Amino acid sequence: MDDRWHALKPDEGQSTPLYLQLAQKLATAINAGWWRADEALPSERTVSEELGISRVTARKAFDVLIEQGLVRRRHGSGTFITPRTEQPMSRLTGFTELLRQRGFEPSSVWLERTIAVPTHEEVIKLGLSPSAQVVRLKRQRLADGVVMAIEQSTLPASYLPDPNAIGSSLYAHLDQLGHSVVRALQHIRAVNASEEIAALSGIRAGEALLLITRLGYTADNVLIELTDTWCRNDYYDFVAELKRWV
Amino acid sequence: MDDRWHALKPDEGQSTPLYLQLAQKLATAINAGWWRADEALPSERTVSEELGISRVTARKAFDVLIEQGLVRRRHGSGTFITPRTEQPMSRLTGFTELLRQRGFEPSSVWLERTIAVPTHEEVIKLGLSPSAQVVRLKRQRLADGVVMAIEQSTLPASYLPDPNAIGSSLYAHLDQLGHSVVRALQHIRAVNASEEIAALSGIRAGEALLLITRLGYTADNVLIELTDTWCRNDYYDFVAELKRWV
DNA sequence: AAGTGGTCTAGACCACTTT
DNA sequence: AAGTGGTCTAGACCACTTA
Repeated sequence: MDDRWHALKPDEGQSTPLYLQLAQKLATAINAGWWRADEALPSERTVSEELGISRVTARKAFDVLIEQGLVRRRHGSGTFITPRTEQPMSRLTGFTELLRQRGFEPSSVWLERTIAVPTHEEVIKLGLSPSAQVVRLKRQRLADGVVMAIEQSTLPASYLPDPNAIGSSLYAHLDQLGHSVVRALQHIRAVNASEEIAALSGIRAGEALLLITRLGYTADNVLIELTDTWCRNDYYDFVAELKRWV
Repeated sequence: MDDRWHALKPDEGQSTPLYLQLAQKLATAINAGWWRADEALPSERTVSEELGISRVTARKAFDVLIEQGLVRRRHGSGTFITPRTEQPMSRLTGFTELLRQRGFEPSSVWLERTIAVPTHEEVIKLGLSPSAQVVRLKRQRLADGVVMAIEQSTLPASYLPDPNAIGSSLYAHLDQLGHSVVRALQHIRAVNASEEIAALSGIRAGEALLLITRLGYTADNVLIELTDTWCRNDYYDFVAELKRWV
């Protein structure tokens, strides 16, 4: 550990809060495998003393990791790495990031990338003027060369003027344009694969698929992303961690 | 407001933390309609001064309300009541509560309620001794008389000695026995309905269903519930709210 | 300019687990 | 007994919104 503390030290010049910087660095360290599953992180006191910050601040960084599901606290005992198999994905990540974390090599094949006239439903949901246009994106999503999902997104053209400029990650592109999606509501249903989806994803028509409908919001609470993702159930397993409020 | 402060005052004798007491009382007040949608709560400073607690503690209570989705903070402006229509339901609720909230009348039909010998898989997951027994529960779940889901649960018999004593809500029964499930991991997949499940749920074999596998933990972090729920996709729609960690 | 949330500190005591 | 997380305080300064 000893030589690693400096990698966790906050950057003075930064404007981002200390606890977020620390949370970020700790998350990176965890994903890099500094600790094994079920191993304990250094204690809150140790971290705060070693980095020269207050315990409250160190603890707040730990809080972030806990909400992300990366670690769990055990009273009187320590803060422990959550085994990867138990990590819920209640964390908003694009497909690309998600798979990288799990050790796959993600890729995409574009099926459609056009500017079009929105449907009536899209006009209402996205709050568009009737004359506005939308960008329509359709992709095969691959992991290590195998099709895992078919994804179709619709965004207002005003937020994404040039659909051909998108690289492999829609979210990274939106970040660059200053229209990051920071919050999303996902509706998850089960559907039978249509002929079209089946052909695109390499399964038989009628097989059960997870259909995830995502509504993505910017920091200003504006809905800018409507995405349907048809996920092969043999590769995709959605995990949610729930807490109870008594 | 003035006369209401005393209703928010923490009880001295209580052992529950101040911030939780306050969060609880505030949640009750919000649900009782003390404030209208989009109206601001008293400021953190006002609350802390009025109740004689530190601002940090008051703020921590607010944090709880935010995680519950009851209020939202706006920097420099205040803390505002979230309109009911925008409140996500990504919290752990049993089937019964869930449907009541949506205005349905839930009911169940028991298909099986026995004490049995666990399978090998159950022994491992629940950490049982080979000679231990389990309770096996199987129910049709109805809303307004229509089958919405088939549910099969397994629990260690040591935690639930008399399966016939369960009323309509497993969670309420466990609460009474002092073995509340406070945290759960849900794995969500899509599957094609088997002949058996189809017959029980009134659909055709092969139709897509959501299969939710729930691992329920007590406050002591002991796994005591394994539940498979096959949900009709035309009635069940799982919603998750995701946040992004930059 | 005043009021709000957002961050941070240095220290304290309690409750719990481990040795 | 020592170490850990859990709670709480009193005060400070910053960033943002509103008037």
